[in-house]
Amino acid sequence: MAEKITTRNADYSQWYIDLVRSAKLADYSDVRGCMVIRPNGYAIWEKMQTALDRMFKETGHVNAYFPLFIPESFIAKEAEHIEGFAPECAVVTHGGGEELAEKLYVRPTSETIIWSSYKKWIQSYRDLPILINQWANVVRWEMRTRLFLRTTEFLWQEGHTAHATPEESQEEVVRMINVYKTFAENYMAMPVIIGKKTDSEKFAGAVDTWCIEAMMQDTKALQAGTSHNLGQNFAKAFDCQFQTKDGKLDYVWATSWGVSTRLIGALIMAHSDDRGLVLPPKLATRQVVIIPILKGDKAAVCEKAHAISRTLSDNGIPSFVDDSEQNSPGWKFAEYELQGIPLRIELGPRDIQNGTCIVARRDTLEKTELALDDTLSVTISEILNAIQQNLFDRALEFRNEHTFEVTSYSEFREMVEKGFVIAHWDGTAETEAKIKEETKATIRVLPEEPDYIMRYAMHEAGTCIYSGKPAQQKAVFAKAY
RNA sequence: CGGGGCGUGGCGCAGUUGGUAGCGUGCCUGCUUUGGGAGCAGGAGGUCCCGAGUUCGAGUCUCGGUGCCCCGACCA
Repeated sequence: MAEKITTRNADYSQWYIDLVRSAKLADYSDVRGCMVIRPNGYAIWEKMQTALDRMFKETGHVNAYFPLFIPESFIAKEAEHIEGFAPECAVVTHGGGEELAEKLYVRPTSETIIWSSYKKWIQSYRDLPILINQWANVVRWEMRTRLFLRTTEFLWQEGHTAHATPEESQEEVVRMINVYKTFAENYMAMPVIIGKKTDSEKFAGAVDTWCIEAMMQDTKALQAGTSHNLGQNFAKAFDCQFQTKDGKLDYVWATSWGVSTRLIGALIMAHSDDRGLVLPPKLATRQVVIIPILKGDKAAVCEKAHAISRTLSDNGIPSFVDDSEQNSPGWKFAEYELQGIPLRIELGPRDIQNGTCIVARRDTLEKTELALDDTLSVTISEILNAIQQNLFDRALEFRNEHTFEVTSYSEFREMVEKGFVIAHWDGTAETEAKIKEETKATIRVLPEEPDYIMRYAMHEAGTCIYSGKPAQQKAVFAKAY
């Protein structure tokens, strides 16, 4: 019978796991904490890669590849970096049957191995900037894992850039976080807030960490991408200096930025429902499924279904026909809803007689009757655009409805259970830590968005919600993944 | 690393006071079906996580091990 998934209301966490597994996105592997990304899941990642890679190229970046193994001494060169990452690294001690003279870390991120190369490549300001990205896997030995959201090994891209001036590197950091925002909103249909992390939440070794923060359907926050201003920290650690135009020596200015397969988890939790995955059309390898109702003149129905599919594909709408007789139409409806195919066309003898077909939207589950004429492709294309837009609108409305400004700590404690809370913060790590300890909510982001997007005056001075001390700005607090 | 749970056909589970393993689903064959997870008939499929012990006899009891999942601390 049916593959039932837990409802979101019953158990959000179990719903997520059920969905990932029954939509065949990923599976547990025989290695603890590691997952198998199945074809349905990998197809989403490939769509993400294609779109992001194009955006990276358009902003002047090129791809390269650096080693998986990093000598222990490299990791150790930047003090904060090793402190942050050493505890969660896998370390290779043996190779070729012998103990290694120097241990090799399986990369948790590649700043150090890349900067050891950059040092060799950079002598003069003429060698700058370097704008390299790499698509790779990384390993972080997590204590507790969740499919896509946090696994021991995951796939990502990491951009690593080198610049002659702090202004240039700052510009790069902001440019790339905006690329991520554009991707999240235009492709994933997931609204995000750009801003900075507090010192306690930033990347180990960074001067500043910028992020995009999204809200999931359970109102928890999820960090979907980061862009780090590394200042001269790594250049100094690797003694990477260059000669400036006026003949002086200076350390190189750096950035790094990345998004990972975690985005797939974000996508799921942003849009999907109790029937399964809901995919924005722009990330769907297959946008339309055509299900012929095989009765009466089966051959004629089948032939028409394939003809429609060809027409759609010719018009740039990837579609396919499921004309197998193994499963009933009802089974197919449920199965492709589970898999998140954005649009379904039902076609039976009755429709063919009437010159119509039934079109069902995955996002709203609405069914409408469309004429089978040469306007079909255009209409379908319009509906797909409408789905893309509706998913974004719906998610943004949800976030707005679950974002609250508060002026007292008691109010804070109440509202932080219901979504994002905007409140004045005195800027100290002590206050941040206390609030986390008492409420489990953290500062997700210090927004760098215009107030009309935030819908609140973020930069007006006031009084800290917790300490009562003067506060220069407001922060977004939430419980997070 | 602490707390909890679970290891039994592919998947989900049941298995009583210990007596030689069953149900649902899936799979295979055939026929009938097909507009929201079809019906009937027949069939294949199991080192009951591993090891030791108790016993005439262990899926079941005892001890030890091991794996995974969930919750928390840590993290993208």
